[in-house]
Amino acid sequence: KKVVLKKGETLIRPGEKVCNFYYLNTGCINYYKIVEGAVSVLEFYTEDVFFTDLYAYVLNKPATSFLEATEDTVVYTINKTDVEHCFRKSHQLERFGRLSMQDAFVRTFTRVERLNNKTNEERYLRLLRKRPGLFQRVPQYLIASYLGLTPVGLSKIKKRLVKNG
Amino acid sequence: KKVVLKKGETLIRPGEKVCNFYYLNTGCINYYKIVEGAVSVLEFYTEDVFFTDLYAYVLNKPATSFLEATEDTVVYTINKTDVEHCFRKSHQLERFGRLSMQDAFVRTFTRVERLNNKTNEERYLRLLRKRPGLFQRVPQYLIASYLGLTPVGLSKIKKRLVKNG
DNA sequence: CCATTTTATTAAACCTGTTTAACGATTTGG
DNA sequence: CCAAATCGTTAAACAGGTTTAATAAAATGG
Repeated sequence: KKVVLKKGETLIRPGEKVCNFYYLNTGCINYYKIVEGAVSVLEFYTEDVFFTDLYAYVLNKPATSFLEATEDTVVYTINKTDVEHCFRKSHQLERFGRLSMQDAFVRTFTRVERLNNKTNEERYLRLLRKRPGLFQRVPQYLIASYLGLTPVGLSKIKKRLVKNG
Repeated sequence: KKVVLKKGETLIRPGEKVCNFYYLNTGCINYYKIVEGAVSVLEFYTEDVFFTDLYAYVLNKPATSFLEATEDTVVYTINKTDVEHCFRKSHQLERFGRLSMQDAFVRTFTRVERLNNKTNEERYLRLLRKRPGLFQRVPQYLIASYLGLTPVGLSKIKKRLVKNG
């Protein structure tokens, strides 16, 4: 089922039930939460990825996060009860679900490792390398938040990099 | 299959194939890697948990980490090919595997959130609260590493907390 | 097209943790 | 039981962030 979002509109807000998986066709979704009054970005979803508030989704808890379009965005939704039904019915799909969850785990695990072992500067350069397009479509203060920095901090890192080559 | 480890012995070392899951009966296992010459602790496993180098295990890659006993430890091993065989044979077990992987994902995800939103001091206090026993059995420099700190840094945090109540 | 809002940068003061080194205290093994 | 190694704390100099505030630049919308 197709859903079209204008910039600033949300798929999920804190407190809501998370009963869908999504596939992002075009646009960009900011997965973030409000922590002590400030935005804290968890992830940016762009073209051709599956996503949802996976934490709330798997735990069957109300969302604590936002899924918000940072630009006009088109997603397709997949109902959770349908997914669950398929898993029950088919061993193959259950297996696919397990392997997908493995992927999610591995991605999150490597992120923990980066947070523990890499500097902010290294993480910034990595993001620049891995997702250069992001910097053209998402404001820098959100990218700063994603990197666990303030806008001022990210500005300083950029300045330092220019200075030192 | 029961395996007894003396303090300092390892279940897994970098480069080795990870072909087992483990259940920790008694003792403590330090899951760590060497990053730029220094120990970087990922997790401590203690009584009654399942564990392995899950990253290498699921990706079928050689280990990059150590699983090392920080004290005399007893674990039971479960062979990976047996596990895989069970998953193929039983939809129920496949499902259990998926849900277990969900758990692993959720734990890792909440850790990313803590790394992004909590201070070192808050993470230290949380560890003290959640796993007080750990501080009696693991040297402080390993706990510092687990928290992403140097031993000196952790010492300072403790000092500050004593001072300010 | 202008006024307003949003975003990025800079500076200054500050805070927290690092690095290096020294010093005790404790543990360990021969 | 002693010698050696390990471990925790401290100090001093430093590095890399934050906070606050001011300013400049760019985007937005009426």
